[in-house]
Amino acid sequence: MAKFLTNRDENYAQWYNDLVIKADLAENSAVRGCMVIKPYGYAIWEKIQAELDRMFKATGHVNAYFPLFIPKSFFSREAAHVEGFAKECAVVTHYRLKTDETGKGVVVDPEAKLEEELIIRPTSETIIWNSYKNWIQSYRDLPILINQWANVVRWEMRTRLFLRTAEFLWQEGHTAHATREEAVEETERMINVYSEFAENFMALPVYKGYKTASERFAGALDTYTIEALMQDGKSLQAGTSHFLGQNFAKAFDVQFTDRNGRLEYVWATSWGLSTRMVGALIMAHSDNHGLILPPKLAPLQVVIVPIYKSADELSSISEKAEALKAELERSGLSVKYDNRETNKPGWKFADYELKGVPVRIAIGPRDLKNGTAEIARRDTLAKETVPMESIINRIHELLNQIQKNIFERALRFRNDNTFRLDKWSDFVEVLNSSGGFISAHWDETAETEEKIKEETKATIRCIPFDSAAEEGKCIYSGKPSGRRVLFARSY
RNA sequence: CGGGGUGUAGCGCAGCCCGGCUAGCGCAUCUGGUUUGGGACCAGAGGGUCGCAGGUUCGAAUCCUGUCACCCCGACCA
Repeated sequence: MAKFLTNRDENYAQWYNDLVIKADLAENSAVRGCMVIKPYGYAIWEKIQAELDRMFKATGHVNAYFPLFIPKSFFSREAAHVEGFAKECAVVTHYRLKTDETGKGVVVDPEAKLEEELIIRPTSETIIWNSYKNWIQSYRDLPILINQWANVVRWEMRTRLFLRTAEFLWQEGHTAHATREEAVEETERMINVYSEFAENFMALPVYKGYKTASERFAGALDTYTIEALMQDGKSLQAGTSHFLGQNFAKAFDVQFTDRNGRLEYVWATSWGLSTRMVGALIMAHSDNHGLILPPKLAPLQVVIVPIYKSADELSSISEKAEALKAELERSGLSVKYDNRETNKPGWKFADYELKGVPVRIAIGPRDLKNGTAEIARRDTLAKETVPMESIINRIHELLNQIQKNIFERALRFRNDNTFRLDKWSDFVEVLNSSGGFISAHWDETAETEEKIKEETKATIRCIPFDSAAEEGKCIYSGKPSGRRVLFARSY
């Protein structure tokens, strides 16, 4: 066990890297900072996509697609936006190659320089609002509720598979509204969609709240976030929803005539969630045996492994197994019968544990004789022998239990590692030992926030929506504070 | 861009200091056989521009110069 994995408790970062590679989720590519998402990793992303897409459509959104390239001039329209993204943009300057003097290599053709450079989108607000300008004249054209599934590029200094790569996949919603209230409502609606998705599907408990000014999206008036705790005590921003005010409407001159015939700027939101969620899934639940996937997002929910000595035995086991597989599939589950003769059962057990398949069924001669099967659940590794007659129900019951159990386990861990602190020495001590979230008072100045970050590497992850008014003193400066905020070191 | 490290078989590494004859080990692969209720065993086989380019030398994986790539730590971030 864990024969191929670095021990999680000894080196968490290495354990994560090993797991991504060994579970065949992704690998590094020939391009610095860019990953190859392998079929099993992509299958998890597809499950995430499918559910989110359903949720977006259920809340009135439609999908569309905007270009990968953005004219450089678009970026400078919104001051804060440019400043936020300028340092990490990939730029296209030419549109043609030619063979070099040796005739063997290729070089960029200097003749083919673009008049205006193109930026590879780090996010699409600008290209989308440039289009919205043409789509919106009247209040009758509003709201526009569009989502796009896309890749974006942010030229990161240091990258890690799924958590931070130069190119990543995500969805970005971009909505346009007639009123401020409606846009704020949309921003809230979508952070709620994200938190419901995280908790119900990813089995990932999250804190919901506002970002501070310094952590806000470049160009937003307000950013809402969901923050999740990883097993090493670090927080991970799992999804964000932005209230953009009229900033982009003003930058791209998008006005509409309201019911009273007055010309007004359009109100905007944007919201995004990325393949980083696959990283969150791994880091929140998995153990030294490998992945633990929530049944609702596992590409493969049940695997059946035959145990046999002779070809005869295999064929009678296969008969039972195939019938069981068909029945499980009819009941809505994704099932694999692994009858490969090239690997031994023990090898298969270990491999499916590494891959995080929630439930494993083993059928051997003993079961054939007794009319039973052995079921093992991935989250607890517990095994039980059940009669064939009741197996379908039992599997469904078990999958529900696993989904619930890993959520509750993560919730317990999160709660046990959220500390309400009032002393600076405790603050430092907690960060250096267990990590986790720290609920503490803050004087609401950017200076204090920055000082805390410099000294401890912890940042304000969010000001929770449900943070109650409470008189207190800033944990760092001692100045008066009206509420607690959540600090943590983060990914 | 700073500081550290590594490039040798598909993967993980040894050899390098102190140059030497056929470049080695583990895993994986292939063949044959025995196995199969928790990552099997035995026997055999295949697989290498030693990152790249120069140089020193009778001789370079090993020494020198240059260069490229990747990893880790920092500044930046979904």
